[in-house]
Amino acid sequence: MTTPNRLSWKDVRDEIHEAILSGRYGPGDRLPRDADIAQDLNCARSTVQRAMQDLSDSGLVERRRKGGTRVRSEPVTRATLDIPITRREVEQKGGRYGHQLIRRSTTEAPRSVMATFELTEPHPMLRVEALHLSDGRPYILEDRWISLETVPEAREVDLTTQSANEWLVLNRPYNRCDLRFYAITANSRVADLLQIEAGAALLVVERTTWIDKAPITTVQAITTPGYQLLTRS
Amino acid sequence: MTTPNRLSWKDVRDEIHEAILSGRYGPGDRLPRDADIAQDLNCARSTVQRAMQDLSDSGLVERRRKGGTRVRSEPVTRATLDIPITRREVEQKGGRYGHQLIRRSTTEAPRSVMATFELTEPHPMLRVEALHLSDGRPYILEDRWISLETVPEAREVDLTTQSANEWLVLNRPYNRCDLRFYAITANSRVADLLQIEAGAALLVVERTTWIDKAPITTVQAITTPGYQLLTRS
DNA sequence: AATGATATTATGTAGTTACTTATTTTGTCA
DNA sequence: TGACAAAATAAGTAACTACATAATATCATT
Repeated sequence: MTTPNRLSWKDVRDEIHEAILSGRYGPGDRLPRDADIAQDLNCARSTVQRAMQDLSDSGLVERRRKGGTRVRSEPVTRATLDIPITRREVEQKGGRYGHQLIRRSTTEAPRSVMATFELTEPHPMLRVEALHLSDGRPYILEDRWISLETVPEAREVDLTTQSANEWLVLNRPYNRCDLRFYAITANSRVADLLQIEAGAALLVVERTTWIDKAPITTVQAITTPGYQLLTRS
Repeated sequence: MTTPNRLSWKDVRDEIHEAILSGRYGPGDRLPRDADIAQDLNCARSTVQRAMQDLSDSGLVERRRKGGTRVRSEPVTRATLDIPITRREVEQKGGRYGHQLIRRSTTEAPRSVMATFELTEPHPMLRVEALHLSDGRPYILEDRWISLETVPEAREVDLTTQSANEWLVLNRPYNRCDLRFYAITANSRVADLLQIEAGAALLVVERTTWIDKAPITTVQAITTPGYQLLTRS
């Protein structure tokens, strides 16, 4: 036999997807119960369940116990982004990676940082400004705050040989990560450091990580002109 | 009994996650096989499998048949973004939604659009420029190209009552979606339409969708100053 | 020593059963 | 009629089994 006549969960998923796309089920409509679909397609409920899981993950349907499965009435575009460590990103683009520590200081978290971490108490932090380089040219400027309460050993780390980005990712895995993207205009200091003209539009990737409830780090990565962030193919 | 002493796959996942975080397994290390972990934790292999699936999805480990499971040596930050239809986004922020058709024309796809769609042949397209409004003020400016080969009925749709964004999402589901984010400087035309000063830094969200191999639409959504894109909580 | 067939191994997938849990529906009592 | 308890329902989770598949290792053959 050339084709296995057992249905894979992907077949089932595509079948259901197709049924939704074709309009057989419209936004807000309730789909048959898993068990019925299984019977219709002549497969096990677990297979339907796996398919539905995927459709639910990708935002096409919503499932609730007892409520059943329904097509999302307000569809969303759901996308997954992979953000590698900067060294890797540069190397993957064929560049020679380098980095440069600009400033390093110990202070209390300012209000803005306390706000991103949802902190109410004062919190000791290490602030690190560094430049990532590709082939010797500025690539990303990062302004980072590291919680010295959660990561006390950060005081002792030599951030000239290894970037804080890399050290943290390898040594301080996180539980929760918030990202935000926005555009800023390069002020004279940023323009100076990135060796561009002031006034350029720059994409900023802000990342904040926690382990359980404890803040680890928040970083504002200011990219250079022309930088684009792509979704995972 | 207050606690069920059966392990859920989430327990198993957290257990393994913890083992990796604690350094018991470092980047690149191979984990024991599912069956062994199952025996260790006294649960079924399927439970371990479910846990591993999740860890693999979130980018912490890599799994290969026969090769086993290993901790990713080059960790990535993996994030999921939800991009709702613009009307919904405005309404959810408490604004009153409106939209305005600026221009609508039929032409061949220019080179840049052919490139995003990975097309080699000339392709008839509908170009739609529209403004999304929140409380009557400009919110997002979209410059959209719709494939008339894949979506011929787009010719007939009244895009003044319903935005192309909404019409397409509801009527033309897609299979594949590429997103890219970058920053631009507002030129005088964009500034004019968005009622801002020229030179402002703006976040652009570019989205291209296909059904199977057939192009549906590509849109450049130019946001207003201060716009931020957040990951899904 | 190179090559190619074969066995081994670890994950991937499907089926079945059993039980859990969240939610709605129904029914009873005040 | 309204409030609350009980039943019913549909998805969620777990266990166990069986087989598929991909990658690797082994071994025989030339």
